[in-house]
Amino acid sequence: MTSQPAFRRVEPDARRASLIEACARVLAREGSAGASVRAIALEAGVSPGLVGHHFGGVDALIAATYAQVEAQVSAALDAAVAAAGPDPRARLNAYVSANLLPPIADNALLSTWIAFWSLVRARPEIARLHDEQYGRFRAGLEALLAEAGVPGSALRRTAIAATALVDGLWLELCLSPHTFAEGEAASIAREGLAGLTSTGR
Amino acid sequence: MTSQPAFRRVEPDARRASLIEACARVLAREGSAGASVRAIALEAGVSPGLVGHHFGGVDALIAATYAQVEAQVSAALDAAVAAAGPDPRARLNAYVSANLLPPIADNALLSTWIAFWSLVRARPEIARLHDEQYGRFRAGLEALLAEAGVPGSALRRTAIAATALVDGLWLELCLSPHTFAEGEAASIAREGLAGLTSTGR
DNA sequence: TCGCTTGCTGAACGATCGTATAACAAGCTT
DNA sequence: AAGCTTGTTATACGATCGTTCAGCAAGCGA
Repeated sequence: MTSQPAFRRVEPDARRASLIEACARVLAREGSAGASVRAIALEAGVSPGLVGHHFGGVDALIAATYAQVEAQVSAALDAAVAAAGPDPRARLNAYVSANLLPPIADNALLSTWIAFWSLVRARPEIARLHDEQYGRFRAGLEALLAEAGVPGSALRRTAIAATALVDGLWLELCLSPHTFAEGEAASIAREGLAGLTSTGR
Repeated sequence: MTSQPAFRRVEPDARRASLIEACARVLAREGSAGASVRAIALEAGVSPGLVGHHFGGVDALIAATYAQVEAQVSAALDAAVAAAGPDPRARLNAYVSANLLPPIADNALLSTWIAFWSLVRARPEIARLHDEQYGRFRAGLEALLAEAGVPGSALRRTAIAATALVDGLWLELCLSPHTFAEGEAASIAREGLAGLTSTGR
């Protein structure tokens, strides 16, 4: 009778990734209030001490989770733009509406994102990450708007409005999912973007 | 030498109102994570036991605070519409842009509001209040859109988009206030609303 | 001025929080 | 097969959480 090992040793990078994924799941399920060291460790199937060992503290783990989720979203948007072909208008539409379609418009991912929003005010590190992320998203949007022919004078305001539209639809999609039919949020975003850019003055 | 009273007895309703205001301030300053019974009681200048005495528990106090903040916002919007005169377009603009102007566009109020968003997923009572509030806001918006000539077939989608625009601008205004100049968020909302309604198909 | 109602206090409870650390053991190296 | 590195566990610590409740006292009515 060979006794199986009580636990498995894993490379630090892989373990860190596993903890980040568990943290995202807990944030999605229970919000920022429920993202305790013990809850995350239980979700990852490890002992609570591992969080401190690999990240130094739970705050750093949450920040790393933010960075990871952001990278995931950013990559999906880039892929959507690349798949949209050469037409500037199609690329712009893809960048915006990809935010409201799978795999981004996933309830768990959006819940995680809202949890991050709620941490911005209280945690300077999260605020820094948010500012960077928000700046990157708007910069990408402004570039695509410029390609699509929006005049430079309207670029900034249009990008802010479109970003707000996307964030607001995220919020509604996550907090009141029963409001939308399948894919409706994306089509509302596309239509709204057309309106925002048509009055570009 | 007359010793002053160690505390003042206050009517239950007045004390409840005072605790609600303190709760809103704490939610704004520290987010939902910092809204502990002790922090709220300290903010209100009373003993922690009073929260349980007047509300039964901290969850009920937070829910009552949501209801109070919502009533405050709703009243301000109604007042803005009433002050806008009879022109349907002006009334619609007032309803939307009042969300981004004082006294609604206050950093503390918006921070409180984001804290509520973060509680929707985890607390059924907050979710119920959110659904009611969201429904009321959108109903009011749809009525004004109809007055302003938006066709019935586009009413729902336009109202969803405009609500998203307002929520998204709230978010940016609160989390990245340095993005905006004075009153800029309101003007972006007004301009965006014009775009959303111009393409009404 | 006295008594009574009741708003209010403050201590105590068990649960859970984040973190630190000593002991353990998985699994590669030799 | 023995040794060694180090990823992992389990425990303990102090702080803080929400809630409870016995008793104090503010201030009105008699």
